[in-house]
Amino acid sequence: MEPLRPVVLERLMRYYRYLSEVTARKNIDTITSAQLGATLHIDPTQVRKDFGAIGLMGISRVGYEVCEVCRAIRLVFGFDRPYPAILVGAGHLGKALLSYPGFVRYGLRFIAAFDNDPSKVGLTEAGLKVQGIRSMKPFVRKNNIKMAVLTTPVSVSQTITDRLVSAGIQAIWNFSPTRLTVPEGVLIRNEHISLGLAQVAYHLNALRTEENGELPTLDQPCDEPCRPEDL
Amino acid sequence: MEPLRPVVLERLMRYYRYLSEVTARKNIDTITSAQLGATLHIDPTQVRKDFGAIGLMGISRVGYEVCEVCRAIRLVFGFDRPYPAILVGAGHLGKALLSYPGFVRYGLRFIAAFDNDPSKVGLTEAGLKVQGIRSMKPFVRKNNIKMAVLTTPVSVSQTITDRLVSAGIQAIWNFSPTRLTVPEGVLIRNEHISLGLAQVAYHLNALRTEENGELPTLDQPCDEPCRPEDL
DNA sequence: TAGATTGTTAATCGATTAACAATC
DNA sequence: TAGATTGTTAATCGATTAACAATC
Repeated sequence: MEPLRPVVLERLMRYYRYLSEVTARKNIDTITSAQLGATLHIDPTQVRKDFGAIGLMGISRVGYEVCEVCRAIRLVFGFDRPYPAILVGAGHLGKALLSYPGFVRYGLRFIAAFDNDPSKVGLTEAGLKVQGIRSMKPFVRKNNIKMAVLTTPVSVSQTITDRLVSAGIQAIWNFSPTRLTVPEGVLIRNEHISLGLAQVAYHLNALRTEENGELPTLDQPCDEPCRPEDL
Repeated sequence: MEPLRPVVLERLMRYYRYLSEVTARKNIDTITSAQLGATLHIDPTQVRKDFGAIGLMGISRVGYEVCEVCRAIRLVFGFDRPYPAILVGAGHLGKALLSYPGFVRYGLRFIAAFDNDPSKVGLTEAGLKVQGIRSMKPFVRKNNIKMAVLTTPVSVSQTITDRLVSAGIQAIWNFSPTRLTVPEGVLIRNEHISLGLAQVAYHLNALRTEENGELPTLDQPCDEPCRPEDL
């Protein structure tokens, strides 16, 4: 079967989140593509196509069985087949991710955390003892870990990534604001939250510009150095 | 001027991040659309269109002045006009965001943090004293705050949002995994990290399915209840 | 001048939406 | 049966890429 494109996966998640939420409250057995589409602002045809793409068959004049839909989506993502993962980088964000109880619903289970900082090694975060970075590679190999979550500083992210890949990691969920280079077949999912911030900033800036008028366009030569980014 | 679409803003951020990074290292004055496109895997025509859309003029046979590009992008997003913001929800994620030093580069400055939990109120996080949620509305009004970052549990997010909006908030950066309803004109940017996790899960699941073969398709009736989500 | 690069118009591609026959 | 809903094909829309004249 043709792999599903990211945009489809994203809609599947929206269906899933809504349907599992709504069925927890009300007792709904079936839902039509029109109902679902209206709630989520997705075209009903799109809903039917997405469901068709994961092998779901609707019932004429009735719609889709909510429970079947949820089951099919869980099967597509493998939410019911948990996969162990490690966290690399036990900073604020790393700790936040470690202690998030919601991930287990999506099959993610942290079984180890690593950090380079000696002051962090040995501490227990969310029930896991933070290990030194040198234990990482043997640990991944020994336990046949396929997934890593990366919250390291930009400066070390590529080095860590190379080590992870050589140890057999196949997917990296990257919160470090840099583009990682990996061999074919290894999946990188970048979570660059600064992109989201930029969208908000743009909106706010547009509002301010409306109110206060354009900033004076600077016609002086551009001598101000571009500032290096680390987010 | 026509507002820039999110996909354009996203590319602008990629240019910006790369250019400010590269100019911090090497001494590069100009860059061509072909060079930039090759590095970022973006079509050179696209680069030229994006630059044109923010009023940048290239130099024939030379390319674009890096410094001018960076300045134009900063102007579009308003990175040089800082905006005060508040954080609502001082949990792990909230604290991680508060203490992130990189945001200030994008104009974001936290000036207050609020939480409902009495055990958190009064604590100091990243230099800010966490205030009770009842102080939030008057604070926003008094200080004319336009932006809020939301890291509250799903159950209270909509209520908080309503209060924020009625206090005059115009943009919400939402890390709470729920869809918020707001009046026309208020911007919500959702940061649903579980979407990213799902993409990774899909990839890993596809790999496992290749190796182990398809899971047996369950032909039993679907009696397992769909689990409510809170991520 | 010749050649490289921009800016812009035209062509392609892919994703979304509309239309409608098939179904129960 | 009549009517509502699915599944699928066709049409539209928007975004990306190709082509090329204008520029220095």
